[in-house]
Amino acid sequence: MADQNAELKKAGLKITLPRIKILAILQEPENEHVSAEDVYKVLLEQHEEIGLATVYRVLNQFDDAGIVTRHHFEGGKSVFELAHKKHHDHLVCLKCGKVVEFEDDVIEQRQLNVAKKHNIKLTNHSLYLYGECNDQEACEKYRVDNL
Amino acid sequence: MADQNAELKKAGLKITLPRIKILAILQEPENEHVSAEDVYKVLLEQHEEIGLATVYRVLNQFDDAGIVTRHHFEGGKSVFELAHKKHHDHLVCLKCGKVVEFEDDVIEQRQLNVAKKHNIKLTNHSLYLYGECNDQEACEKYRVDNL
DNA sequence: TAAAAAATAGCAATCATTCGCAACAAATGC
DNA sequence: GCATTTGTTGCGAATGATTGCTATTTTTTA
Repeated sequence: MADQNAELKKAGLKITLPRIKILAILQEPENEHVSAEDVYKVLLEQHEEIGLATVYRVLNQFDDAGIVTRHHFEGGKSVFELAHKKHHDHLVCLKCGKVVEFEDDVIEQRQLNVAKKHNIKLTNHSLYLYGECNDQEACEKYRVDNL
Repeated sequence: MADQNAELKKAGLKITLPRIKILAILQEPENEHVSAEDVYKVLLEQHEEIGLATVYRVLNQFDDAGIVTRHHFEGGKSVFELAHKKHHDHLVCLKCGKVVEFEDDVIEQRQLNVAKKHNIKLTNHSLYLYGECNDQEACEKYRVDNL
């Protein structure tokens, strides 16, 4: 339950209420891929006294510490996700906002080849596939669940 | 030289000074991958009377019309590029900002497979590889040329 | 060429995000 | 365990990118 503390300590961050709370939120399965604003809303629903600026600050610290990964999906705002998982890329449904994770070793390998060919040391990459669920119902359902 | 007019007409856009000027700028080889602000700066250098809001509006119209493609590289601002070329992805040097285009049919194909597997109709995608030029000199030179 | 329709300039407004600083809380020394 | 030092938070102002509003100017149409 409170494995947040260990996680924070390992990252060299002080154990503070806001950080524990935010980390706990990110660890909820329904909160993969959330924006700073999303996190803030959840905190408000939990009647936490916290400033939006703090949410941004903490998310940035988590990003620096490698606890979260920051994504730039279409739409302008940053989206964060816990980083402890295996590397993966994302499929985003433009109709309902659903995010599906996937891995493809062949793509990963080809990326390395491309970088090598151009004599560039790859530090990171982002691959986002945008589309529309063919499964109307699932898409609708998901949208409703996420408003 | 003034093939801008034909291009605009084909896109169903009225022929206006700002649109012609902006399209011409985008067609300059040194202006692949420019932000709205970049375009605005070039216009100012050419002593054009134009508002920044107009640049944004025109670039959005171009995007809607399919004349340009909008990219979201790391850094927060949108970057535009003429869309008449073959599809390609991008390598970005984080040290000097150099952008290299590449194509990889295998990656493209795998993406289609992933989308199909998840029953999603792919509308578009973005793949950005970020890294550092190993070629120090080239990197430095590029940086200087682009400040 | 005049009237009608569309586009632009300039500036206010918005959105996401960050800064500055006073008030506070966490780790440290006693 | 309590005071101190140092890092953190809250809140509002500031910023940077982008968009909205509207009077004015261009384009197009008749």
